[in-house]
Amino acid sequence: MLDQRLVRDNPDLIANELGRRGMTLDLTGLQLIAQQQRNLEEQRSSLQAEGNRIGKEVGQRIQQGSDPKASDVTELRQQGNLIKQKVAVLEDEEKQLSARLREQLLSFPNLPSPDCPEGRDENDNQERHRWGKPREGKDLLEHWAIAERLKLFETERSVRIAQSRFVTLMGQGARLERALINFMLDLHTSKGYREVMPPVLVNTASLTGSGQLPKFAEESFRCAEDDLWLTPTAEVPVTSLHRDEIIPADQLPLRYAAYSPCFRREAGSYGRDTRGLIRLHQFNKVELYWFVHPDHSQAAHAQITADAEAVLQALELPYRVIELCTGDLGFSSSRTFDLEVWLPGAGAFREISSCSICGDFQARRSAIRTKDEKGTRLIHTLNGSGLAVGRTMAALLETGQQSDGSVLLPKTLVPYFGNDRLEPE
RNA sequence: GGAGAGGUGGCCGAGUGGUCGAAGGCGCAGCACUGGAAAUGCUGUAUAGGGGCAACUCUAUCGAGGGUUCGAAUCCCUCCCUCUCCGCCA
Repeated sequence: MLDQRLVRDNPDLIANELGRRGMTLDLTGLQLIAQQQRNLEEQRSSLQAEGNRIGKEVGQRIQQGSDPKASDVTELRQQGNLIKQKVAVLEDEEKQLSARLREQLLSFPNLPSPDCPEGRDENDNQERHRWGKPREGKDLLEHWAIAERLKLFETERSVRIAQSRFVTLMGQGARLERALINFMLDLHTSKGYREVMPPVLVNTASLTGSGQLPKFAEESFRCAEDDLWLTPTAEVPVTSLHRDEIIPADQLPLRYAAYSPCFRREAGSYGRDTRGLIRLHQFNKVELYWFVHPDHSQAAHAQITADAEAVLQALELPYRVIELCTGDLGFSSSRTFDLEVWLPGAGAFREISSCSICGDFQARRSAIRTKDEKGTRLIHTLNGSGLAVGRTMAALLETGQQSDGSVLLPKTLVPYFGNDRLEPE
């Protein structure tokens, strides 16, 4: 959420910055609302001050022995009553304005960082660097074909169990998924990340706090009876881990590595990535998340990205780093690096991690602050996938595929998987 | 799911209509004392939003929302949550 003072005092800045994201908006109406709201607040609070004075006066007189029914006391009470009525009217109006203001503010995405490159859409994203040598070849299979041979998961039967876009991992497939989750968590915790396994049903406040609501309700699965939603990413529960908290500055940064299944409707992606592990309603992900002092978030962004890259490097998976342009930025992010892994079978790079700095955007929505000698300030949050597990498996299958039908695994994974390769059963 | 108890500041805990943002204690910070420390003493120590260069000041907040009243942490209503016992259960 953006600072409402910004709406009041500098709406042009918001319009300009959101314009970089490709939005056109006129904030004069909202600015008026914000100013009216403050106006009413001033009137209301000075009336309340008057009312408080009268209340005290009445109390004092009665305690000093005045007859509660004496005319001077009755007079004061009437004044008090009058003020109460006026306050009620103002308060009502003020609440309405505040609600409208907040509603609007919640629907605005974050302002892009000055460092974020200008652009309309994904075509304007900028490649930053590459790592590893992509495997290329004519007869390389896509991961779903490899998986089919090795019987790693059930697709058709999963429709019976749930729906399309669900997968049931089986045998070596299930084992590899488990190995990957363990490997990723071990790698991150060895660098000081605290491991988290959060609830995957989250309430509306949590989803609002990290920015998924109110705008993207149609992207999440919902348990309507309970005001609970299936979390689309561990970013949501982890943000709310510290919602409404003030974290002492000397405890920052807090760095978490959270494993969770993630649930997304993938609305509007009909026909895309229909086979395999790339786009599912349910997938596993290890998420890195930082709560950081506002002065240190820039460096943290580089670090969290490097920590995500370290997973790909350890798994010997070639990738490239793409910086998203302003037009392709996610809702809560002010600057994002995507990691795209090379899929030899598909012959393409595919997003496998997204490392974002959200500044105080989520912290303001979630009321997460820090305190030091200088006062209380909103903290900054960062998140990055480390990594999406299903897509990692896809990359491993395509990268390690052998002509004999087996799949060679990187050596770091051997102790976790218990074998150096996947073999036909 | 049934029965009961309860939700107050970082924590414990007092407060059942009047000057209460809230006693007391713990914790924390500063100062004093000390060679240094402990102990002790003094002072300070919530959040949000207004106004002010600032000192400071106003308003709101005692689970949430409504109500009664000149005045509510305290009384009334609704909701939420927590705990204990029983039931159920991995």
